[in-house]
Amino acid sequence: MDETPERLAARPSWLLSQLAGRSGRLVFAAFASAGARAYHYRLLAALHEYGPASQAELGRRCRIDRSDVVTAVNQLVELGQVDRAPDPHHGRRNRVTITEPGRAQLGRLDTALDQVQDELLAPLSAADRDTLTTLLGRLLAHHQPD
Amino acid sequence: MDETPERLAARPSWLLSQLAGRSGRLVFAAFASAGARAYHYRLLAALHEYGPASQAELGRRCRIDRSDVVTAVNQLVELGQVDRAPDPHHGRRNRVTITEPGRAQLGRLDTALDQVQDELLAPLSAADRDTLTTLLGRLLAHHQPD
DNA sequence: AGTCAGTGTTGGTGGCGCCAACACTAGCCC
DNA sequence: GGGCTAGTGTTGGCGCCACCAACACTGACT
Repeated sequence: MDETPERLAARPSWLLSQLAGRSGRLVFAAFASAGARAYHYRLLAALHEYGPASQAELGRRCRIDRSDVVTAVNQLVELGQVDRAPDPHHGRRNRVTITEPGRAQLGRLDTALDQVQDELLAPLSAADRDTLTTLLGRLLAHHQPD
Repeated sequence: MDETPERLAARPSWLLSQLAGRSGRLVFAAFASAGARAYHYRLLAALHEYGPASQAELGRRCRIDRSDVVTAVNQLVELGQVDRAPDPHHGRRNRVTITEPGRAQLGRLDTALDQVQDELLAPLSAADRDTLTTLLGRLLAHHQPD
């Protein structure tokens, strides 16, 4: 009956979920000590890379629900890391812009994330890290119609 | 200023989190249509592989908090997939055992998980799947003192 | 003009992970 | 033995992430 000695440990989705848990907790801790959450980083990064956008557009880019974008943007506005103003060309739409403090915070979060990355990938050689990144990237590209 | 064209997409922890999200939703859907949740699968699998155990021991094996083990075991008992009885050799301790319906359910969940796996790893060759699994396994082994 | 898609917002749900507190038991040391 | 400490089951709560439903409103299209 025990033809599968390692039923759990050999499954990629199990490995993924466990590793994501570890990684996520590291990231969470790093972000938390900088006063941020994952949603904040996603939004700041998207704003920095793709420029100002409406909340709905942000939600699409970051894959965050519109309603959650509202909350996160509220917090980012409160922190002064983001600016929300009505779009002059479109009545109901808001235009969200990253501020200078927001860029600074994004920089901090980026370096924090890099440290987490190093800690996470510690047991792997540079070549292995590259192949892992490539493989994960291929998987993600396949599963993200983007 | 745009020296990093792909700040988000190139980070393993970002890839991990995104992929874990996709994978997790696939797994969740597959488990849900079998009437189970991730906690159930973990517990059933651990019981099947390592035999009966106390709830605290189960929590340690599955990395689930004691309090959450209570809830999940309650549900599994309700579903008849698990048996809970006081440990005769230890007053307060409970002895949790997988039942025959529990093993059947575990089998269903296993095949469902296999299908999700195939879907998840679709774009990868067999060799690539192996290297990915190996790399993830090495990472997990490093970050899990177990 | 009227319909329809898109937008911002409020509110709620659920899974997962974690912690604090309590009552109780077993094993240990004095 | 008596008392202390570690371990166990249970209740209750919190926070993050992700999702959904509903509403009011605007823009665009027919």
